[in-house]
Amino acid sequence: MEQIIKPTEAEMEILNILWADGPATVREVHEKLAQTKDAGYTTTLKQMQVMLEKKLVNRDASSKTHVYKALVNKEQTQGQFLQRMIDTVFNGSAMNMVMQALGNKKTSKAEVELIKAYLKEKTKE
Amino acid sequence: MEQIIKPTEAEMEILNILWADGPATVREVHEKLAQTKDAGYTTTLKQMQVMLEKKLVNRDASSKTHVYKALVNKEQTQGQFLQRMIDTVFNGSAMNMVMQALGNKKTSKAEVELIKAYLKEKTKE
DNA sequence: TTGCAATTACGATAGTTGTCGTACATTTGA
DNA sequence: TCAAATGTACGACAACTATCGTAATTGCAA
Repeated sequence: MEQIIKPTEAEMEILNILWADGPATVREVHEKLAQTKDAGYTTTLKQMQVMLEKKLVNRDASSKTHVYKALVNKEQTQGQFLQRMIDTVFNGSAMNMVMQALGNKKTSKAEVELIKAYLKEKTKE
Repeated sequence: MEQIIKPTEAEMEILNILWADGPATVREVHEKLAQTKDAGYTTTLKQMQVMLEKKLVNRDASSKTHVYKALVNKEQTQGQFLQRMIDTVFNGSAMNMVMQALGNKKTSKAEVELIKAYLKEKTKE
């Protein structure tokens, strides 16, 4: 059976770091997080321990400093998150969502161009 | 100051109904919700009461059966929700998100075509 | 070797969410 | 008119989240 993964937003941030950088210690993850938000070290530690329980990550505890590693697949996890969002927030229409995203000021012209190029490629097949 | 609206997913579902149908009673909202999920009537009622406290909706209580109305703007609310998602789940890149959405099997070819058309229009200006 | 600094473990807490039972209020139709 | 039906109010609950303080552990450096 296809397991449903439902990380919180905070967990997503941590997963993103692990996906980008590969296995990392709590300290490393915490430093990265601290660049954009502030919370104590033990908060990050605890979150990662909870994620371990949920089997979102595993860890190598062979040395004093444990090394954590993402256990869930990036594409699948992001995809599930997004699909839930499309269903509940955008009435099941990816179109609605994309239009919102692209109408958003924070999305740069350059990104819109990238997306156009991507679509062109994609529909070529 | 620009207020931050942060409805939960369940609240988003209710807002979507109010946005689509205009002002509605708890019963009306509940019936719609019941089509896709099941929860008791009082659950929906309570949720809408909480939304009232949060000022996501207001209501006309002049008759026995209160009529609720969305107080928050659809585009703004969806946009904020999406932006938060892009930031935390997709590392701040709308491109990443769109690619995920469009790579998803659930998004039909027809929708992809619509999006292309939309982009074409949009970048014409 | 041993003590200090870094790390992990272990609660505890306050807030939120989704859920519902039950009590109270109000219409209304027989 | 008055009882059933329909609504609302209220509060309780368990689960979960984010947060952190403090205790226990561990490994290296002097």
